[in-house]
Amino acid sequence: MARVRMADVAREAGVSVSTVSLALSGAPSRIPEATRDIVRRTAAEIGYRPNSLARGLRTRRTDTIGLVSDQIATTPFAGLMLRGAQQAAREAGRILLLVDTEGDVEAETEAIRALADHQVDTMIYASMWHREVDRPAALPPGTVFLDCVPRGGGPAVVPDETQGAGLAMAELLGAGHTRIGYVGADEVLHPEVPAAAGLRRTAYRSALESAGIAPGPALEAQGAISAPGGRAAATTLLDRPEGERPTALFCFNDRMAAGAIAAARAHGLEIPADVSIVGFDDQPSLAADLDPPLTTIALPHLEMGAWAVRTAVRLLEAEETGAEEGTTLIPCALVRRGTVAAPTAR
Amino acid sequence: MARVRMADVAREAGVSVSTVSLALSGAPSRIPEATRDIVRRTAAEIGYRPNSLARGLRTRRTDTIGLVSDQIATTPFAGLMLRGAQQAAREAGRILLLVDTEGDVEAETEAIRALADHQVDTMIYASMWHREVDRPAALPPGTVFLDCVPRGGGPAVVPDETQGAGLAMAELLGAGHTRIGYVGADEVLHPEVPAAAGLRRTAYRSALESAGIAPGPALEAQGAISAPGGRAAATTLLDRPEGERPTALFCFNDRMAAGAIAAARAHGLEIPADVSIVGFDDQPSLAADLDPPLTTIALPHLEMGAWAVRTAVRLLEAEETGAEEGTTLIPCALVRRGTVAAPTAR
DNA sequence: TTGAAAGCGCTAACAC
DNA sequence: GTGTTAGCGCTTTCAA
Repeated sequence: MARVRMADVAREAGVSVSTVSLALSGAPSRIPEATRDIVRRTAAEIGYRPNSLARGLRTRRTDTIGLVSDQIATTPFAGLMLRGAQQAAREAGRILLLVDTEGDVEAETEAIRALADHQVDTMIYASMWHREVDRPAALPPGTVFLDCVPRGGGPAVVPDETQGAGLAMAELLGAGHTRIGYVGADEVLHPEVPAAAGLRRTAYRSALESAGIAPGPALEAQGAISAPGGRAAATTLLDRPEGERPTALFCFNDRMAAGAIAAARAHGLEIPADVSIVGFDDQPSLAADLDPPLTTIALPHLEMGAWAVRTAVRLLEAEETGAEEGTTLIPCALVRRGTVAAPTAR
Repeated sequence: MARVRMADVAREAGVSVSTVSLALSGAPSRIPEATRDIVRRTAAEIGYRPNSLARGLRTRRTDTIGLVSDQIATTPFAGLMLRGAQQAAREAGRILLLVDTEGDVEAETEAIRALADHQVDTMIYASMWHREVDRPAALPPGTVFLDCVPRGGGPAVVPDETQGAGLAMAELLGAGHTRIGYVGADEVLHPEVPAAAGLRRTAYRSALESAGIAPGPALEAQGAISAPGGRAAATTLLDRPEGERPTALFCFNDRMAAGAIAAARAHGLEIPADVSIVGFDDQPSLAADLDPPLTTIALPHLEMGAWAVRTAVRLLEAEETGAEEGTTLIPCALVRRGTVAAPTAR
């Protein structure tokens, strides 16, 4: 592809390749501005572009970052993480090498090796949902974990679930609700989501306590992480007699919230007049499209993706492995839409 | 990263580097199986991994594919295309270099250049929705277009919208419907989706004609490509008096179908008992989560992604530029869920 | 202030 | 059958 070489620039400019190299590298050096300028000009003229391979072979730096993920397409959030990572990579003048293991451990090792073979400067290991992972042995030191935290420590970034859930509860509490139910993820059905599930539920309970309200099983229901699961769980909560029925529901995620909305409707309840609902995730093309549009907590996928590559680059440039680094929590944001109102005395 | 070099293997195995090179390259050559075996064994033993950069510098082949896309995260389908591409790349022993231009033309040129600098063997230009594009000048010959077709020709792959719409109509017609409305995309509001919008509407009309039913404006409505847009458009169709009201609605896409479902509900109509609805796209985490789950036409994003890299690789290996190649249509599939039934005499 | 030359790790002629 | 060697295009030391 790149036809014209540095030697061509040198010949054309009437200097040697070393002069071209030095002149073109931004580094302050011996080359006087005049020569520099000539070189730059002729390089541009004949369309010279450095061959990254050759440079990389020599400098052992390729300006690339390997991104290995378990399931690129499985969640609607993957795109946002990728986008954040990609943006940050571009800002750092780097390119992302992408590899998807489809969740296959053997493929994962091979994928990581392949990235290493291509001499990526550093790697990012991304999970498509917040969880704890075992650090794949093939991963080089300095690898940053994205939306997952490695057992054993290391630089990682995940959403601040606790803060996010706090935001949701503050919104509901602030609107005047006192009987706030929790539509949770069934942890028996979903042993694989402990991070988010545990954190959000705990934050729900402590928000209640901080407000002087006693949490209790009567206010909590669990279901599969899906609209039907949310509907079923919300139904058990909404089935209670009027005076005991929650006036607001905080849901584990948007999909369950969608089910909760359906459950409320089936009970003849208006949203948000009779029941307020808050979701979690701000799932693209779901939360905003619900009827009414769902008030929810946005997961900071874009920011997390960007943070991961920035950190990887920082570690790289500082020549650190990041072994000492811990997990960074990125705050979630409340997205106010149409499902929260003050409770009404019906 | 890769610490051990070919020279180490050579020394360890007591042969020369050329022997190692030849032995390790699968190519049938002079090296006898016995020597080959020794070399392979020692290579594995000391954990030798070839340096792709060095190989690439020498062979001018890097086993990489550059993927430039306009908006990675904008559509929920991006993940599927990426996944298909990634799978096919892995099968071909290649790695994807990913670059997102965020729709910025200047950034696009720079991104393409950056990929070229990294000596990718070939490129794929992906759009996040089916449309016609101007071929960016910086793109090398042999570039394959994914979910878009370049004005001027070249290898491209897009969904077979016509066949997909035909499938939808066949399903509705087959169920016995004769008054089938079309909830379309407003082409004035959305000048940027001509490909899909025109194709689907035309296919709708000709399916009607083939069935001996006259299409007409009374059966068609347009709206913004969104749930509210679909709801509004569907409402105008459903407002007609009972005997003239469509008994089925074919919607431009799933989001509009979601709105159509809401509109039907608002009219006190049961789905699918009173109105059947078919969407288009099979949008992840939308179509299947609707209530009832939406019968729709699945866009072949995964297959398209895979096709694109396979084609790029084929062209590469055949040393063709693909200039003669045209657009390949990948068939869509009908996904039967819960929104189609036979019309009932109410 | 500039140029020559030695590699980075590999492949592929070309000897032997 | 196997080894020697000349690069691929670049950076960087060293000498001038």
